[in-house]
Amino acid sequence: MRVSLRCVAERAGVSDATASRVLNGVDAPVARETRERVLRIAAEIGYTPNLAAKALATGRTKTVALWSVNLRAPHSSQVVYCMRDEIMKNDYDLTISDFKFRSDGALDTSRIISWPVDGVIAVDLPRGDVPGLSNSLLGGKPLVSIGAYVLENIDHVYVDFAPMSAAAVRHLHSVGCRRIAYLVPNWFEWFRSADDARLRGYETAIEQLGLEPEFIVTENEVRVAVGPVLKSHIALHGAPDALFCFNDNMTIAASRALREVGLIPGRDVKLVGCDGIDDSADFYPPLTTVVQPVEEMCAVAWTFLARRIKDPDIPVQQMTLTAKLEIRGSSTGDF
Amino acid sequence: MRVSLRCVAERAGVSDATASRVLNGVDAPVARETRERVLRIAAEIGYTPNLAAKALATGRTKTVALWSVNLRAPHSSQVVYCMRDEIMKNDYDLTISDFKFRSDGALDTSRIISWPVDGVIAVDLPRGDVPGLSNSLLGGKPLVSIGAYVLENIDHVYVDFAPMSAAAVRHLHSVGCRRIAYLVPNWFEWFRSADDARLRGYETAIEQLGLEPEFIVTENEVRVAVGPVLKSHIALHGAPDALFCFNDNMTIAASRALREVGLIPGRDVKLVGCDGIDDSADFYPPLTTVVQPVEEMCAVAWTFLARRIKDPDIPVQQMTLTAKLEIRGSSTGDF
DNA sequence: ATGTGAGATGTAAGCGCTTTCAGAAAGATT
DNA sequence: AATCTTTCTGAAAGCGCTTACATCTCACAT
Repeated sequence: MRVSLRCVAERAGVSDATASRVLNGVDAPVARETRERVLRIAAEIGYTPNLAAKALATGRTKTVALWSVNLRAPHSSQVVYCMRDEIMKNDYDLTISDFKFRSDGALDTSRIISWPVDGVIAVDLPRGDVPGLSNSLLGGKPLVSIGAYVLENIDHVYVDFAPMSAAAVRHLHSVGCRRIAYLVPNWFEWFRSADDARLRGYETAIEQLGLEPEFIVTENEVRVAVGPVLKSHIALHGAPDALFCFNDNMTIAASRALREVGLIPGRDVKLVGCDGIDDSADFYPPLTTVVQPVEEMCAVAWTFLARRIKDPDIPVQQMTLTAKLEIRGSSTGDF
Repeated sequence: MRVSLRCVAERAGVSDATASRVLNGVDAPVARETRERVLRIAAEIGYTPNLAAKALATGRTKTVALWSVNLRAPHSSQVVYCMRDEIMKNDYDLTISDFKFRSDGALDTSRIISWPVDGVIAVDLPRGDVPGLSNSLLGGKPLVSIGAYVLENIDHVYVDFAPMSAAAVRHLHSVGCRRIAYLVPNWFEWFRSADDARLRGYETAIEQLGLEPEFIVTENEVRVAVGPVLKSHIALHGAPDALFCFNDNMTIAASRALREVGLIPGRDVKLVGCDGIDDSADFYPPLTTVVQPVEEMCAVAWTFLARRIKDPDIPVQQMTLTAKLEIRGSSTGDF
C-alpha cells in the first residue's frame, strides 16, 4: 500500500484538505505549527503524491510531452536534449516519446491526447497534416512545433535552411567546385512538394552561378543506402567535385563510399553536410556543416508553449530562425 | 470540455459501466448491438480515455518508464531505442526520462515513483546505491536495470566487458603492439572501486602478456578533454602503440588528437573502443570496438520486467551477457 | 407453471487528490 | 460586552474511470 495524502493527514491529526494545502499552496493560510507537523510527517513516512490523482483533480500536471520523429537521429536528439534542459529549467517535467504511426500511415495522436500533460512540443513534425491538429491545439492540448518545414496555423519555430544552403553552394563554388551534387534521401519528391528549404537554397544558388543541378537520391534507409547509390552514380557519371548532403550522417556514409572508390573526401570531392552533429569537428576530415541554432530554437519554443498554456486563445505564434554555415576541412581540403 | 466516457454513454443510452465494458474488456458480456452502438458513437465523437482517471481507477497504466543516465550518449541511446521497440512490441507504452539528481547528489526518484507507470527500466544506473531501491522495487514499482556494473539484490541484466576487453588487448598484442594504454575518464578511481570489468579485463590481459599497464585519464567532459590530455601524455612519455578506449567517443576524439600531433590513427597508434556506436564502421579509420549485445539485453530486460509486474514477489532475476569484439581497420591498420 | 441460470445492464462505491464553502476559534474594534 | 474580522480547519463534492454487486429479462428444463 502506497502512502497517500490521507496517511499523512491521519498521523498529523488533520484533514486531507489541510494536508493538501500544506503540501501544495505556499500561500494557503495554515498555522505554522500545523504546517511544520504535516511536513515533518510527510517526510518521515516518505510521502510522494500520486500524480494520476493530482492530474485528475486539477487537470494540470506541470509536465510536457516532447514528441519526436526519430529520437535516434542525431539532430532530433540534439533538439530533444536541449529542449529538455529548457523545460526542466522552467520547473516543468517532461516525458519523451517518438511519434507513433497508425497502420494507415496517419500519426497516432491518441496517446498524446490521453496522456496527462499540459502541452506538447513536437520536433520535426512530418508535414503539417496532423489530424485533429488545429490552431496550436492537439485535442485541446497546447502544441508547439519545431522544424525545418513551414507549417501554418500552429505555433511553430521554423528554421530556414535556404540562405545557408545557398551559401554552402557558393562556398563550394568559391573553392573551385563546378559539379556540385545534392545528396538527398528519396523522400525527395516529398521534399519538392513540401518546398524543402535546403533544396530551394541549393537550386537558387546553382542557377545563379550558372551551374547544372545534379541529384543523387538514396533509398529510405539512409546509412546503408548511401554507399551503393553514390558508387553507382560515380560509375555512371564520374564523380562530382562536391557533395551537398542532406545531413551529416549522409556525409559520413558518403565519405566512406568515396574512399572505397579511391577518392579522398575533402580533397577529391568536397563535402558539406547539415545539422552539425556532435562528432562533426572530430571526424576525419572535419566536417563543414550547416548547423541549426538549437538553443535559440528551444528557448523560443518554450516561450511559445508557456504562453499558450497560460492562455490557449492567443493568436498563432511563429518565428523564423536561420541556420549557420560552419566551414571546416571537408570543404576546404585543408586538414 | 473534453469528451468523456459519460458523453459516449449518454448518447448511446447506456450507463457508464456498460460503455466502459465495451471500450475495454473484450470478454465482457455486452449485447452485440449495444457494443456496436457504443463503439460507433465513441468513434464519432472522437472519444479518447483520460489516462489519469484510468490510472487512478485501476492502478495500472500499461506504460513503463525508461530511465537513463544520459540519453545523449550514443550507447545509452542505442539501448533506449532498442528497449523502446521491445516495449512497444509488447503493447506497452513508454515514457523516457533522464536520471535527475538532487542538489545533494543523490538520485531523485520521487518523480518516477509518483508518475503513473507500471514499472521502470533503468539504463546504466550509476552504481547500485539508489535510495529507496530494494529488491527490484522502486517505491513499490517494479524495476529492472541494464548495465555494465554489478548490482546486487535487484533485477539486473549485466554486460560483462571483462572477457572482451582482455580479448581486445590480446588482439592488439597479436598485431604487434607492446605499449597498450587504457584511455579512461577520471571517474577512474570510481571505476576501480566499482570493479569495472573493462579495467579488470585490461589489467588481466596486460599482466598475462607480461606488459606494463599504462593509463591516460581525462577530465570529466570527455569530448573536449581527450585531446589535451592525450597530447600532453604523448609529449611527456612518447606515444603508446595502442589505445584501448573506454568508449567510441573517446576513440574518435583521440583519433583527432593523434592526427594533430602528426600520428596516423590505426597505423601509428592502433585503436580499440567500446560500445559500437552507429558510425563506427563509417569512421575513418573504421573503428574496432567492443559491442554490447543490445538486442539481447533489451529482450531479457523486458522478460524480467514483465514477470515482476505480474508478480512482485518472485526472487531476484539476474543475467550476465558478454560483449563482442568487432575488428576493423583502426586496430589492424588495414584500411 | 415454476424454477434455474445465463446474459445483459445498471447502481454505487471508490481510486487519491483538490477546492469551494462554511464554520470554529481567536483576535481586533467599537 | 457585542460585533466584526481574520485566520485556520474540516466536510463534502467532484475529477473520469473501473468494478464488484445487484437487478432484471429471457430461454429453457422440469
